[in-house]
Amino acid sequence: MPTIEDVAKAAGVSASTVSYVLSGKRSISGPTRKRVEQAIADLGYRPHAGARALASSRTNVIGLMVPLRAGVDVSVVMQFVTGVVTRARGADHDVLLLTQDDTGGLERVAAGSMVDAIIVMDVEADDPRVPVLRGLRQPTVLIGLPHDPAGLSCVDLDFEAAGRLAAGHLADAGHREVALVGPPPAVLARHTSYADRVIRGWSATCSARGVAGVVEACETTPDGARRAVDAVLERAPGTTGFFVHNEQALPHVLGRLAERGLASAAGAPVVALCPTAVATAQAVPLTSIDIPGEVIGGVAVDMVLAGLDGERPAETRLLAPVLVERGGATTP
Amino acid sequence: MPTIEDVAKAAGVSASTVSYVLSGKRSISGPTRKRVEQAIADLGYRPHAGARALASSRTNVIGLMVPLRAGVDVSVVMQFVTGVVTRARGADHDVLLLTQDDTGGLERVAAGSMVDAIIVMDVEADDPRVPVLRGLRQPTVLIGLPHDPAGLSCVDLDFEAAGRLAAGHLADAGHREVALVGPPPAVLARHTSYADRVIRGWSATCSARGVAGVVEACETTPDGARRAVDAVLERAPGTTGFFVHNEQALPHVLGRLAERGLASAAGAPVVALCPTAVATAQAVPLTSIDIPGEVIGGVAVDMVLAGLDGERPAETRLLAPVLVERGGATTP
DNA sequence: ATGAAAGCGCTAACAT
DNA sequence: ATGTTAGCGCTTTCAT
Repeated sequence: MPTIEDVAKAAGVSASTVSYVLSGKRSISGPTRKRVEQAIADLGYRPHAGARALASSRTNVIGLMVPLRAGVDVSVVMQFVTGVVTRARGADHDVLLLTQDDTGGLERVAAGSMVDAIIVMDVEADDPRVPVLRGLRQPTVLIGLPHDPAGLSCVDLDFEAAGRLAAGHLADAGHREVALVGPPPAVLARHTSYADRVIRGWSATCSARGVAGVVEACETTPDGARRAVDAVLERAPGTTGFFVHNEQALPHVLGRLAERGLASAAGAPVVALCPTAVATAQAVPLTSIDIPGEVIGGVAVDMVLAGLDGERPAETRLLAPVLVERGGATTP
Repeated sequence: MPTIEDVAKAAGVSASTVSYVLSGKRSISGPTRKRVEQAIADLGYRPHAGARALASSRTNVIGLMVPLRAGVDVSVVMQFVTGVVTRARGADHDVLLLTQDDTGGLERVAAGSMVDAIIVMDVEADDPRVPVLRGLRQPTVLIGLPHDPAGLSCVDLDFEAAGRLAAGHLADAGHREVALVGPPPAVLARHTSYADRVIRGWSATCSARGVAGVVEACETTPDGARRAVDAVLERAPGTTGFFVHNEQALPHVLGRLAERGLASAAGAPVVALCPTAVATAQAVPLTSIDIPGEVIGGVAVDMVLAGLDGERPAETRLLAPVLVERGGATTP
């Protein structure tokens, strides 16, 4: 492997000049730049990442913690990951993947200077990683919103607003009894940030609008979806409108609603909270609120890289939910 | 951040002694080791990854290229990724994630000494990354089997044997006309390694056993599955046995088979090629051949790390497929 | 069993 | 506009 010294020699300049040509941190004359670039190309030179990190305290790597827990839809998770990787590459950064949900991993990559910045996904209300993140010297961004985000930057869809939006939409359509068919029990049990927030917004607006709004967890299996729908109709037989926040169960919930005579091939009295691609892939036209995973992942990178030069105050960014009507009978 | 020098000072030894305590590359007296370990703990010392990489030419990072292409089931992909990350951490390595399907990314991380080794997923028969990989100085393992693997190590399920196994199983059960409902057209069009191999094995055994075996691509949507089943029955109306190699379409294929009277709630004349978890999540009991993604990912790590010390000959490892019968009517 | 010292390849003052 | 030089923090000979 050629070193910067080899390039310098070949171009008839000093190593620092090569370094500056690469970084653009000082002006270089046209001819010199040409010769250096030529030498780099001729030798196929690539700076040694470790040497660079040692000298500059910059790795150009972002750590991404993606816990793969029970009940999460990996295809949705991967949308966030894709957004992170794509945006990171656009900013000349690579991504180190952490999947184990341990605080040790965070400390290892941070204290070991393996990464310049850290993005954490699948945040819980009372996440044990939060205090650890506060102690790191690298900038950090959470995708999600813990109970106490003090001192930490966060970005996410405004899931609470999404809950309100869905409840409001169903109420507007004239429903007096509605139900949230939510994530799997495991997701609820650990108080996953987004799940809690959806329920909060949903319940608040249901109360405010004077509609009865039950909440039912839902396993991702066909059978789980059937049980959830049946449980709702057992508890609140007058339920006419549904809000589904569960990508994997969604088709089966729709199927069961059809079986119970609450939906038809023409449409269902349902608002879904899921990636648009999931909504449009259903057998019936479906009104939905998008979860823009790629966008959020990209914003997370922007935020965390902004924190790289110059301390900046923690900031929470919640993207406004957008409801798109897609025909379907949403009136009772 | 404390350095190795700080630790040495605190323990009253030289930096090299600290280094040797950490690496275990030479014997250290009991008391010295104790003092050093104490100092490390007291100071919360972590070696600087870049400095270490510079001095030792080892990064303890594995590059993992996971192209997220159209038609692949991300949840299956993530099983492989999980296997890689888990096994890598077990061997004290981290994973750098590359999702863009460019050869440039490989060269960047390899030539820049960001990684010790590289694992590549979603290999095509005539993959443009293959020649690039041959030129890298890092050991490489492909998950999948390109047309010409000369000089490269590969690991995968033996998909060709899986194709043979499925065809043989259906033939044994008495089917005379059978059909492979395969991956989406996009996957087939780019000659994804596993897809081609399944078809090869399937067709070979169908011929050998004298059964008619058609092959039909299948979109992942409910409608796509319906069309695929209908197309099969149009081309070969006497078809009684099916081999489904498409996780996402699987439930819809089963549904359509039931609609067409070829399957019942008790079972279907189907062999599925998919992760066992996918097979058992279906509404009917389903005979299947497992795709052990986590295992394969783990083996890939073992192989690639084995290549780290001492050149070793390229090796191709194909895991034997295992068919598990789960009731269901597989007889015609 | 331990220490001293020479790099590893790069960046960023500090020169001129 | 360019060159010189002193590290960055670690590993690993070479000594003893």
